[in-house]
Amino acid sequence: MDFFRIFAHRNHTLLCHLPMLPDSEHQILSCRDCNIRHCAAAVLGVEELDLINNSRHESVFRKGDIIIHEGSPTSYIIYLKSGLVKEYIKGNQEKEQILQIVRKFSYLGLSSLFGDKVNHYSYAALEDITVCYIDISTFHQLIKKNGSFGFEILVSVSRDNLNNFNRFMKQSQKKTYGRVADAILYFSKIIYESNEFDIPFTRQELADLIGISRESATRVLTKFNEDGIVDLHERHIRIDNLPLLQQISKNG
Amino acid sequence: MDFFRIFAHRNHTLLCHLPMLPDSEHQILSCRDCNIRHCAAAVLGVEELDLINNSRHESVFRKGDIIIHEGSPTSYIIYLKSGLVKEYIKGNQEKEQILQIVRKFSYLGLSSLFGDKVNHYSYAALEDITVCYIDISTFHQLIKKNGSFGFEILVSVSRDNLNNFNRFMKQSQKKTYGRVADAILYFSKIIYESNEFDIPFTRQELADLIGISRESATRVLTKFNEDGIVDLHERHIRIDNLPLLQQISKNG
DNA sequence: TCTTTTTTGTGACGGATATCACATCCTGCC
DNA sequence: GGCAGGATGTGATATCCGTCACAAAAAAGA
Repeated sequence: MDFFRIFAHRNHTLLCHLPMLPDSEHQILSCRDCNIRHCAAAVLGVEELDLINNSRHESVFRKGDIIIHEGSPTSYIIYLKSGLVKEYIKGNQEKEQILQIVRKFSYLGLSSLFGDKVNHYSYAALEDITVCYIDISTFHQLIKKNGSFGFEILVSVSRDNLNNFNRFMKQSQKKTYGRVADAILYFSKIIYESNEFDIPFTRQELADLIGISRESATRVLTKFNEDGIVDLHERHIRIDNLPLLQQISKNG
Repeated sequence: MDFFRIFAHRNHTLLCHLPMLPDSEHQILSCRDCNIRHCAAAVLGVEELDLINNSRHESVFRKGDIIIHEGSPTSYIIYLKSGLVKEYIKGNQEKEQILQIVRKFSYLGLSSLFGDKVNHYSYAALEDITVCYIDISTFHQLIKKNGSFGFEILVSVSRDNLNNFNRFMKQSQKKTYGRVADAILYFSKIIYESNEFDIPFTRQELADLIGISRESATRVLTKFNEDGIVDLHERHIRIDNLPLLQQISKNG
C-alpha cells in the first residue's frame, strides 16, 4: 500500500506526550508544566521552555473559523493543542484545494515559515480547537541556539512534506474511484484510526481534498454504499469491506 | 503569475559562491578552499569544514547515469557541484513522474534525509555532472552541533518543498495547454534563465514532468509552434510570444 | 555503412469526468 | 412555523485527453 507508507509521526505517539486532560478548558500556567508539548520540545531545557512561555499566548477558535489566511505575514507559529484543522489554498476565486487535515499536537505553517515571510496556506478549524501562539523570532532563536531542536523540527517538516507530496503524487495518477477510496482510507487510517467515523467535510470539501468535482464524489460514494463497501449515512461512514477498498485505492 | 512565485534560492546567487572554475576537472584539495560551496556552508567554521572534508569524496557521472535509486538506504548526502539532474519516482513499472530538475549547488535527497533511512526519490544525470559525497552521520552531527547550519538547511529544504508543491498543485488544476506552457516557462525562467535553450528531455520525459501523455505533449508543442508562440526544432526551443505563453499558463 | 533501437509525429477512437440543470433535503434564523 | 440559503443526489450532455496503431526520422551500435 504505497499510499500509506506513512512515517510515524513521533508527536502522535503516546511516548511523546501524555493523554489530553479531561478538562479542555484547562489553561496551563507554563510551558514547563505542559504535558501536551510537541515532541521536538523534548530536547528543550527549562530556560528554553520559559523563553517560549514568555512569548506565547493561548486562544480558542470555533468550528469554521479561519486561523491563518494565505498571504498574511508570518509573525507567529501556531501550535495546535486540540481539534482538527484543514490546510488549504485557493488561488483567486478558483476552486479550493485542500492539502491535508492537521491533527492536534502539530505546528501550523511550519513549512511556510522558513521560505519567506508569508503564509502560503490557509488554515481553518474543522471543529472547536485550542491553539498556542508562539512568537516567530523566539522560535528562530531557539533553532539557532539549540541544534537538536532544529534537527527535530527538520525531521518533522521533512516527514510532513514527504507524506503530503507522496499522497498528492499517488493521487494524481488515479481516477475518481481510486481517489475516493484514498480519501476514505485517509480518514480511517490517519485521522481517526478507526473503521467508523464522521467525515468532518461537506461533499464539496471532500471533492476538494482529492481534486474531483462534487458530483463525482457523490456518485462514487453512492456506488460504494450500494456495493456494500461502506455503510454511509449523511456524513457518517463505516468501512465494511476494507480489502476491496484498499484494492480500489491501489488499482486507481 | 502564481506559478512563478518562486523564492530566490540563495545558493543560486553570486553572493553565495564564486563563479565556476574554468577547469571543471579541477579537484579541490579541501572544503576550506572550495568556492562553490552550498550557501548554508557559509556559517561553518574551518574545523567544521574539515570535518566534512574528512568524510567526503568526489565523483563524476555521465549523462543518463542513475545517481540515487529510490528505495536505497541513505548513507550519503550528495552535493551537486556541476550539471543538471532530474529527480523522479516510478512506482513499480508504472509511468515515471518527474518531480523537478535540480541545478548545481544543491544537495540531492535532502527532503528524504530526515524522514527515514531510505531515499524516496531517484536521481539521474541529464548531462555529465560532478558531485561530492558527504557522510550522513557527519551531516547530522553538524546540524545538531551548529544550530545556524541547521537553520540554513531548514530554509533550503522548506523553500524547495514549497516550490515543488506549489508547482505540482497549480499543475493539477490545469489542462494540457497550460501544463505545456508551464513546462516551457519552467525551463526558461528557473532552469536556463533564457528565452532560448535546448530541452534536456525527450518528449516522453517532458510529458512525465507535467503528467500528460507523450502524444499530447507532442501535439501541443506542434500547435504552439504553428501559432508562432515558440520556435521549435527538435529539442531546441525559443520563446517568441512570452505574454501569450504566460496567459496560457495562467488560464490553464 | 547497414542494422537495430529509440524517438517523434499524426490520425482515429472511446471513455472518464466536468459541467449544467434541477429536485430534495437540511439547517439556521427571524 | 416558515423562509432562505446551502448541501446533496441524479440525469443528460459535451469534451478533453489517453490509448492504440502506424509511419517516419533520428540515434546508437556493430
